[in-house]
Amino acid sequence: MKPKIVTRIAPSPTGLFHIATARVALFNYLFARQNDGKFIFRIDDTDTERSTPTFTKDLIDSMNWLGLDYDEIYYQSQRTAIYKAKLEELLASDQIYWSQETEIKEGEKAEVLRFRNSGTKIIFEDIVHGSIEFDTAELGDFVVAKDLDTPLYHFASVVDDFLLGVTHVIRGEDHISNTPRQILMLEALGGSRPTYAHLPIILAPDKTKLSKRHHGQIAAVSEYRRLGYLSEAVVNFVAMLGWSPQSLKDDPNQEILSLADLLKKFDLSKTQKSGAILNIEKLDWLNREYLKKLTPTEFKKLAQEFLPTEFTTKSWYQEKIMDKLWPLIAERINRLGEITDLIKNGELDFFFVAPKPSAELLKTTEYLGEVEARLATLSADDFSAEKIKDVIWDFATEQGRGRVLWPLRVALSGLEKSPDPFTIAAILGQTETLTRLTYARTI
RNA sequence: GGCCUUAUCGUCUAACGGUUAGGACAGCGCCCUUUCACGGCGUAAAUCCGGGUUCGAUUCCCGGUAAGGUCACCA
Repeated sequence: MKPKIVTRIAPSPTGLFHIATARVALFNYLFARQNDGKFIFRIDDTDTERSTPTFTKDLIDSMNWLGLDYDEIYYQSQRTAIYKAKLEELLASDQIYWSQETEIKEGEKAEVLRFRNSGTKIIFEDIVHGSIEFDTAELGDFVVAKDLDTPLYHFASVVDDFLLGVTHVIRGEDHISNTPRQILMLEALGGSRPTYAHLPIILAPDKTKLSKRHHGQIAAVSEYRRLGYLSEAVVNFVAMLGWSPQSLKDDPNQEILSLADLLKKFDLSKTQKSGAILNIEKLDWLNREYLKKLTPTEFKKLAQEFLPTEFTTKSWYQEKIMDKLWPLIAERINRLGEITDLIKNGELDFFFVAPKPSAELLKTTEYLGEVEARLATLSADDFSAEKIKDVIWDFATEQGRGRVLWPLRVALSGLEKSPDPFTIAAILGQTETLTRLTYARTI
């Protein structure tokens, strides 16, 4: 029987869940699910100095938000007894040894555990890169643990991969040069090598490695969430970084892929070898595509969270009006966070409070009287954008649309840019529309 | 610097020796439209350089160049 496929994502809680980690997690998830395997989530929190509960929570929240469900979760901080046992085992077989350190820097220990490295050549196969060769002699007798209770990352990671039965190690390319020493330790433990797949790294627009330090605003998954990107878009986006679906010629829309689509089309062996620059504009486009798929109800539900309370607590704010605005908003944003900008710029205020348009913006009020008269002929409960357009359109065409429609729109919105006048009038209702027109004629 | 990896439009990428080098995003243009947004149509834009191998190289090999990764008692 073939061993069941086991993959894992093992971030460490020393920072927010990184977008590159999201991609590694996704690839591991897809590969495991495609092969009816197991996907493990392991929190590598052996570094007690830098690991924090806040970051641990962010890791878990982000995984849930992305919808990457895992089969098992482990915390390395709860497994020190296991590492200790393995350390003792290797000590007994003399594969590691206590080493007296001569030069000790601050915070370092005088005695640590080192690996007895015979310095052989290691050749390993990588799904994306092919065969990679290293001379491990240059590694020397590297440190595996500070003491029996505090193993270093490499050691803990290898022990866990071995014990948890990880068959495929899919991770970032920055781990390529860590692989030989991990193979050395794994073989010392008596484990067999997993299959490796090193994904190209994700670069920031300045072509350097995407780091929390320098690219904070686009590095953390929680930040994307905060900016109002949908998790589906983020998943779709990271999937396309380093991988692409096959049949693009037949159907351009093939770039919009849900998790379910990805499960069908994803092919780990088709992963790109070179690093990919993260392109926010493409994410914006994808996000908009997902936003478009939302029903008005779904949109409102998600969008509401981005309404600033300073706005909804205004004395003139009315939820009834706001509900009519959602479709208009949906049409002009790439991400939900832009709602906040829209509101801050006062682009929505005129729906709630009558504007005081200036004479020069209005240009002319000459035709407003006729427009008002025509609108008055409609019944108040049949004041739809279509009906409004019907009674005005011919007149506007006769007089020159710019001379009729522009002042009408300005009279209602007070702005240089806004949605079309028919839509505004319908939302405002007949009474308010007529009031604003009467007022504008006095300017 | 040593070691490792990589190299197709601005960006993400397709092509597994023979294509007018394809698509997507962004850009630009036109149309729709009083404005904005949406939408429709169209357009420009690439094989890092030099040697091989081959009838033929984006594709295979070698060298250069450039970029990135990694060289911890961090993960």
